[in-house]
Amino acid sequence: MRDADLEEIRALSLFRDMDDVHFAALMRGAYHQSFPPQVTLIEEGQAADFLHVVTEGAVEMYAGWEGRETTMAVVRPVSTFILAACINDAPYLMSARTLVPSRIVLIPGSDLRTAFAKDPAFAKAIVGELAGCYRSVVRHAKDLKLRASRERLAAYLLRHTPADGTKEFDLQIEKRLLASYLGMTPENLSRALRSLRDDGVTVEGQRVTISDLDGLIAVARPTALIDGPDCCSGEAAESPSRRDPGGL
Amino acid sequence: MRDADLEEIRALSLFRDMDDVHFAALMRGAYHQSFPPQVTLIEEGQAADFLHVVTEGAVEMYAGWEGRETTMAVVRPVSTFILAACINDAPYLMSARTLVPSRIVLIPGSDLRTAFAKDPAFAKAIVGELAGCYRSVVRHAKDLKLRASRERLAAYLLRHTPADGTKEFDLQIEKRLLASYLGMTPENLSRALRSLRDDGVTVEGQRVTISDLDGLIAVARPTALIDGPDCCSGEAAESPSRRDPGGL
DNA sequence: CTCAAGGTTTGATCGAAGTCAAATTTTCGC
DNA sequence: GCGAAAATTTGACTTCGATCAAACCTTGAG
Repeated sequence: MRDADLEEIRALSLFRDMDDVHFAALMRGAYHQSFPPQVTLIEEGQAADFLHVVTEGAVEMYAGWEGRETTMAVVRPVSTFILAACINDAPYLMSARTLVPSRIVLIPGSDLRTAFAKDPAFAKAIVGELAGCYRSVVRHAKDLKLRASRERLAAYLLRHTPADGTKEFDLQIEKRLLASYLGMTPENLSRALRSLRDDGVTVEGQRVTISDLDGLIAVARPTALIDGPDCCSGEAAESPSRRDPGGL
Repeated sequence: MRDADLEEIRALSLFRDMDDVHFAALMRGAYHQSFPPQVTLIEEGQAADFLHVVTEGAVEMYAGWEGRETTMAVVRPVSTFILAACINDAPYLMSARTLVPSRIVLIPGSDLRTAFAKDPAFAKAIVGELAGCYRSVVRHAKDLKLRASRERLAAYLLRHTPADGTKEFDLQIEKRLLASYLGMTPENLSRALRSLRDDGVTVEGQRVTISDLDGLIAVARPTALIDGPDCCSGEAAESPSRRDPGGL
């Protein structure tokens, strides 16, 4: 691995507090690879050989069953995925594919477990990351079970609205994927987007324009206990900016 | 805390490999309490002061939003809950209430974090538990997004069918709760149960009788990547027995 | 630039599941 | 046991969201 890569990785919160020796040992067996779009990185059911860290690009986590398929999350830099499977040395529960050209650090699971045992600071970082992932999936499940699809869409748009007052932004993922993530069909997403025009948001192509923030809020009724803050790798297209509706 | 309690807790996989000194320190600030049924132990949005360990009884994890409420899991002995919130020192994302008379160990979050930092064996156990919880919620989300309600119900019944060939067992939770856990209304659950008679399962009161296992399997089409094995605290009424349909 | 492939939108229709209401059974305190 | 409260079931009806089909737009390879 190149020195520049090592420095970049070293700076990640997951590795920042590690002992030099342990970090070096961990990186000895690691790769930093570039992938083109639409490459399947891992397939559900496989053994968990490598922890993956996205440093550039975007990766879709998805799952299938009996011919159906659903997007579980979109992982963006800098986050890990399939950490839980590596820790437990268990089969992956989700597949992963690149959405755009991406760079991924691959760390052998055995090295990961060794470093975890030897380095308390690393152990702390790992468990923090894992807890964040867990909380993210819990939010996703709550979103699915408690909100109707229109409400989920409105909440999603709200989460991705810049906090600085900007009224426009781009959807960072295809509508097809967004529909799958939100648990609805592309057709239904299209109709739902249309219907939200009455509530203060218009979408043209990838461009989202919020004309009536309060209207959108009235539909989504966002709450910190579903919509964050406290994001992590597991949340789709989560950016560091979000609106905190202020507790429960 | 009584010595008998201490021994019992010490035997749990979460604490088994801990150093004696650390275990003693952890238990110094801990309580072991008995609760009657229907007691709210924690409410979502609160600060995470205590890790909870269920030693007897059953605890419902649930979440609410805008007057709606959904059951996220039923935690049975011996499992922890709200571990992720304690580790991150973040607000709970779910509420918890006892379903039946229960005994719970309460461990202060600060002590937990201290023990985690000092004791590598404990750290390993914590991260294993957390990874298990994460995987459990991922399974729940996959179940919700990939299967129709009838299929979810069939899969649930299959997961709870004894592996030893027994054709009868009791539902361990109220149908109202089961419906909520499966993401459907009680009315719809009732109808779905009725309709599954044609597929080889009859339910009278709490009693479930499997008359045609293959028929039920044909509806549920179980897979290890949704239905386990590899259970944990987070899964509703998960028992150590389950049918492994044999990977993907 | 052109065309093909795939993504998106729209419309019509269908079906699964929710809602409302009421009957029935079960549970539980007294 | 009795009776009230709660859970479950059943039926009628509604609605949300899926499916099917076709048109339209975007994108990218050649």
